[in-house]
Amino acid sequence: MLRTADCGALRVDHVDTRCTLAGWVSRRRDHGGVIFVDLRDRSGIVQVVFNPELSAAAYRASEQLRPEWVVQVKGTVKRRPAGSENPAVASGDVEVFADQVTLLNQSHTPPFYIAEDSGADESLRLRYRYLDLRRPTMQRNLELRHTVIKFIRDFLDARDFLEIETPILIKSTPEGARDFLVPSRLQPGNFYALPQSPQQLKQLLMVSGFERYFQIARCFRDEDLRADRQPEFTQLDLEMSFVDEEDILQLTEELYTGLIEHAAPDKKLLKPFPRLTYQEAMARYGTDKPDLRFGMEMTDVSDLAAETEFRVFLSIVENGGIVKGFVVQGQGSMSGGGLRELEALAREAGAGGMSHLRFRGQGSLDDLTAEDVLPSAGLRMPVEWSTRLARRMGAEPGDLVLLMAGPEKQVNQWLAAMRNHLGHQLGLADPNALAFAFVTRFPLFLWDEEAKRWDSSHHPFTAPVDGQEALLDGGDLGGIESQAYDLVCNGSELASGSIRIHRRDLQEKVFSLLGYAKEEIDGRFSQLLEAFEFGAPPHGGIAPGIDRLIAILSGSTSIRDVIAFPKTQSGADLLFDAPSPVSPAQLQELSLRIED
RNA sequence: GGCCCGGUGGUGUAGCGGUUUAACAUACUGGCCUGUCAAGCCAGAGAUCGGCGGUUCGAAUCCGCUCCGGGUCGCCA
Repeated sequence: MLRTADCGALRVDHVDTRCTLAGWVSRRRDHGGVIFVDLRDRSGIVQVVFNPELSAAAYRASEQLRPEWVVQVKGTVKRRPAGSENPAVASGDVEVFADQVTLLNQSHTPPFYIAEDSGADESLRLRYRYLDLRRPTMQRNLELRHTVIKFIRDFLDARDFLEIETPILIKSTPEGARDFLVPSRLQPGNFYALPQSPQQLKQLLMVSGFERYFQIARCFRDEDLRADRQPEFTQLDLEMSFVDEEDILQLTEELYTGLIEHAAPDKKLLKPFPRLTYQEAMARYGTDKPDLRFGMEMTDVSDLAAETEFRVFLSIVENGGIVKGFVVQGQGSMSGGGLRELEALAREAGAGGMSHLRFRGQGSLDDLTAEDVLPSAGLRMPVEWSTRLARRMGAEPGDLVLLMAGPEKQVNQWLAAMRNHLGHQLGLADPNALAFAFVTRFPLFLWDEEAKRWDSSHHPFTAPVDGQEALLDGGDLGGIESQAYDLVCNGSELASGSIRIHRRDLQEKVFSLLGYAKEEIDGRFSQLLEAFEFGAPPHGGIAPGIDRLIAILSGSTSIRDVIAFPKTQSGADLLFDAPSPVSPAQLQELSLRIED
């Protein structure tokens, strides 16, 4: 071994022992007569002291050292002189008196600091990712990622799950996300696709009788990138046989609770996880992934709005739209400027505008007078109306009421954006809290207005709620609930799953309601349908996203900070410069031609 | 594909028509210094302002196009 001790692990216990260290020069402080070098390895940093009185040779060698040079140091651990301890460093009570130093490698001056907050541009960080990953933050993030994945494996192993790998080269089934395609050399003109998820494969494993399967699965989707979306990402894919929704939700809650208490014990974990149906979530928060760290629940007040003489409200309600809003506690004295800012935000989100009522004063609603209510244009109504509105929405004197009007879907979207904005702006979203919730009973189908057809809200393998299968035969398709569920946390979707269909006839019926042609069904799903005819057990599962989870646990604003080698928004790998052209010979082998 | 933000020495920023020979911090190089820890002090070197084109007597600065990075909407069964 090139070393006998880890830099960051040295403590007072080690005083007067000999040690050999190896690592990177983090900083060098040359005082003329004595030189300090902060030596860094994965474990952390320790201060190495070079003194000519101890070793003239080592001292002279240390004069040449530069940041990020790799050295081996031999010396003795000493307690630091009283008063010179550094509490900011774990090893700060000790230092190593070096009597020998060996240069293992040199380094160019790095393009940015290898420090906690380099502040470097992200594209530069990605171009030199191997250096960026030396930064303590990135080391911590990837360590956390390891810890979480290890916990998941142990947790599921202890519960009798088998980890089974499924192919990365599989078949294109182009509904949902765009597939990444891989041309076949052996079969010119044919293509593999990279899996968007191992969905059908894990269902087939259930038919095979494995009963409990999981995989830390890489998934690929050729769609536009975001802070929380990469073209390849990692899911914990898991599936179980002979279970109902309740079993999966309980297992999921146990898993998340356990792993957060293990891997991120400082987080404020709210448990048990509340459960909301999709309908409740939409009604109360305007979204199926509400941030439950704060309140501001919404109320539909279309009927009260219809009593006003505000033409915007009247015409919208008349045309089947809704008027809905929420209460912002204690903001009844918000300035006109503040309100205009919110209105601007609403317009940015696509809303025509936003109405509001400011309730002044304190005390109870019973004492409310006309002077206490400051409405926006069009809402000058008798105080009796304002009081009723306040009661309905749960507003008190001193509160602000925000109202938006339009088609239900849009109103929900606008209000949800507004609620999230205010939650953060008013500091209600505790960054240290984890507010999980299950959202259940998603609709089986959603109407796609653009394509004029029904679409799966989860995916086409999702089972309807027991007893609602009959509705598939000519009932109200939009009203069918499914056994699909999401796990949301702090306003983002962390996991998604469902109880699956396991009967051929039901699965075929769903396919046909989704408008799939027979050839299409045969082409994409025949293997699954056929398998269902050989004793497919009832089964279901869930797929938690690993990247987003680690991002939330580590406080990262982008999943790029928890992925070792991520891609930019244009899908580029700046380190390898991928994607890149390939040689004509490679193309020819694949029978491909690039058209200009 | 739409909208928004950004690109200036190695790095992070300022400058936003002419007192700019492009400023500041930091890193870098050299010198001084035996207790610092973002060490300090002194000196030095380092950028034709993402690219192309245009407006102008004059462009880092204004305009157009384009490339790159980021956020977001669409998209993501």
